[in-house]
Amino acid sequence: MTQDRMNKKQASILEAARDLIAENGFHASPAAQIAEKAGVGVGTMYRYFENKDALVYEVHKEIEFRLHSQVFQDDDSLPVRERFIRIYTRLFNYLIQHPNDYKFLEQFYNSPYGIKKRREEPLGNTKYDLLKKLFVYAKSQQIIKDIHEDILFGLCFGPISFLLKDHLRGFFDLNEDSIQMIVEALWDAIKR
Amino acid sequence: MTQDRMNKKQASILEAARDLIAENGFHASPAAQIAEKAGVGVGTMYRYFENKDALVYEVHKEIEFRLHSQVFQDDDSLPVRERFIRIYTRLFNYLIQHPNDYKFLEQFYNSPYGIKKRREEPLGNTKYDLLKKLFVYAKSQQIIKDIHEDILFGLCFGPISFLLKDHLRGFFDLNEDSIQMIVEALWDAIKR
DNA sequence: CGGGTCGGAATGAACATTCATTCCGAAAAC
DNA sequence: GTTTTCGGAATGAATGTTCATTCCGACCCG
Repeated sequence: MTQDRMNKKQASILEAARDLIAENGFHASPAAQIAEKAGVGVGTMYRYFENKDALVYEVHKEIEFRLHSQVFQDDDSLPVRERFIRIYTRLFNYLIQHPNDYKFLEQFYNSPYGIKKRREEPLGNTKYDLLKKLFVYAKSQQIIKDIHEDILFGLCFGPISFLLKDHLRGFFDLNEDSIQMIVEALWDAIKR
Repeated sequence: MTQDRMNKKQASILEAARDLIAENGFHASPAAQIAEKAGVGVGTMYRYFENKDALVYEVHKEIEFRLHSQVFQDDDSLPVRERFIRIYTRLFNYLIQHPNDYKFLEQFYNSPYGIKKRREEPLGNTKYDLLKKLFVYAKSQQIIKDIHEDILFGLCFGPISFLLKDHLRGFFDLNEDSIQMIVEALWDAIKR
């Protein structure tokens, strides 16, 4: 699944698709343009991916894989607040440093693609399991507010998503200090 | 600008466009379908709106007008916390009760339409002026954290936007109690 | 050579937009 | 009061464009 195991061509198609879709959205990313950017013929693209949908889902899978391996780690010997701050800071930084991964995901989850995906995947969404478990634990210890985990997640991820968008559009700039202040504010929102 | 001043036909086109775009997105809302839903001929639509873009901008203007008149009011004799909670609760409730307005706005601001719009409109975006001013005042009084207003806004509106999406997709349910808890958590995030 | 891989022209479906025509109500003519 | 005329409003079939997908000849490696 990772690029190591993949054909060069396949990888470059995935990358081109991600970048084009991140910048222009699904509608403004014609197959011909993706192929061109990837440096392959249109027909070739269809040798590697059954159709455009399959390609889109594959891009998504790749990004989730990277997120999972680079962001979602936890060390449960630390205090909860510390664990929270580390994970969210890492997530925030990853997305800032990989804007096209973020932009793609944003498009994906706000399109029929992502909605379908989320409906199919049972609640125990592996990727967010870690975050959910941390919330459940912290609630049981009375460290954070007694609110449904999904809502807690929204309280924390909502601002990240929103602010990232404006940052990437150049409406303002997120530096290291702002990131720390923001993540701490997120903690203040959920802590008891 | 309000529907009173408008032609019945124009209003029904705007409404049809909003609903279709809210549900299916811009790309999956062909002119023919909008016209059909509005109960007019396609050609008629083009009598009222120069092209699809103009129609989209007009829908946006209508929604902003409603938001402005029904949500963005303030009473500066109240304590800041109260003012904050009231405005955000009203905003949250309005969007829950007018899901298609919300869904349209979401699509709009995450598309080239909205990005263009925001770039053109100078910072003093009239609609959010009220919120921005409240933040500036509260900061000057040391009531809330000393963070740039745009970031404060993201901290507060991010969760609303995120949670609303999941609520409307039926992933969970936002009742009056959750709304109150959420808005209070938003306050905790920004208060000193 | 022959099996597999490429590329990009060709195809057909879906779409936004246009425009020649129809429709309708109100005014003019009688 | 009735018929005729008229002009703007409404219509949807026709047009041109853009796309996803297919197809087939060329190419490469064994």
